[in-house]
Amino acid sequence: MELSAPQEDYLETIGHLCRENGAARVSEIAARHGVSTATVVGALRSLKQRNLLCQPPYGQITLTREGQAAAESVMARHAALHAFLVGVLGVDGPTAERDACRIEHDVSPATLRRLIALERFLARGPWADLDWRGEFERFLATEEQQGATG
Amino acid sequence: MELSAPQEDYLETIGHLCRENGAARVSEIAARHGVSTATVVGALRSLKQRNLLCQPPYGQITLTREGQAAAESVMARHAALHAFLVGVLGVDGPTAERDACRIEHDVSPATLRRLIALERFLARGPWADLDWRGEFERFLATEEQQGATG
DNA sequence: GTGCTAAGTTAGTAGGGCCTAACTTCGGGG
DNA sequence: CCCCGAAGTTAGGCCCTACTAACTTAGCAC
Repeated sequence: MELSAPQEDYLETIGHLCRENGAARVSEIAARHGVSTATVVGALRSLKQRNLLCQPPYGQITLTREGQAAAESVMARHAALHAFLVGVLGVDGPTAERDACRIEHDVSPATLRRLIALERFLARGPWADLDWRGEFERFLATEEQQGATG
Repeated sequence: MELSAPQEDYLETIGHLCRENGAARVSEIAARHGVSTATVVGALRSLKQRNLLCQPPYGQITLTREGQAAAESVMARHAALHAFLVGVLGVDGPTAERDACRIEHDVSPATLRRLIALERFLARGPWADLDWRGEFERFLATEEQQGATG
């Protein structure tokens, strides 16, 4: 079975917390997701059954090797999407963050690969100096004017 | 309450069926989603409670004005994403279809607006002739070679 | 070492999505 | 006209997500 979107989200958060503090806590995960601790406990149960993390009763949460890999996969997708949204589409930070959090669960490997490549190609390659960004923003502004008028 | 992803999917399919045939049938919706008719009946119940569609017992399904608007919103998001995936990222048809089907439920209005604009800007504007597509594909091929080697 | 508080856990509720199995209804062919 | 098959519906079950409320445990303060 594949992981559900919430399961991937929790795993991702645990990955971040492990990086920051060496381990994660139920209350911290719950706080970051705006969810009750009971909900997190339930989610952890199935992640444990899948051998993605370890947690002694009432103790700290750490990722197994397998869980670490899964968490990093989600984090990588998230980072790639975020970079694309900001660096290519020019979406503002908070919106990019929210969208990346949701889309990361759905995007196929093929599309992700192209998305990463396009970001490198357009936003960091030789084209980055070509001011296509500026021209695009002007194009957007014009469209919005038309939308407001028509 | 907002619609869930499956609810939006069913609504979208009903929208297409209404366009094609003037009305939708439970069996046809179920077939297109690879799901049992019982599942569709359950989903229709909540969509009816939300006043998005009408269906006399054992009868044909039609959208209310409100349901029509909701269905068109989903279809528009889908179409925009598909056009972007194919026209800008160069993703193949079936993959673009699958990704659009999933991402359409998650993308924010702000991001969608920019995505549509970038597609128009890059794939249909003056830049369309500039062979950035060709250069991007070559860039992609190079990257893949490096990935396979490293 | 005794409590108190914060953290974690469990139980029970609610709703959604999916299934199968059993049923009702509809509509056309004999 | 009757009956059969196809379409729709209902009932019941399973799993997931989330909640609140009640509980246990852990760890620090005194």
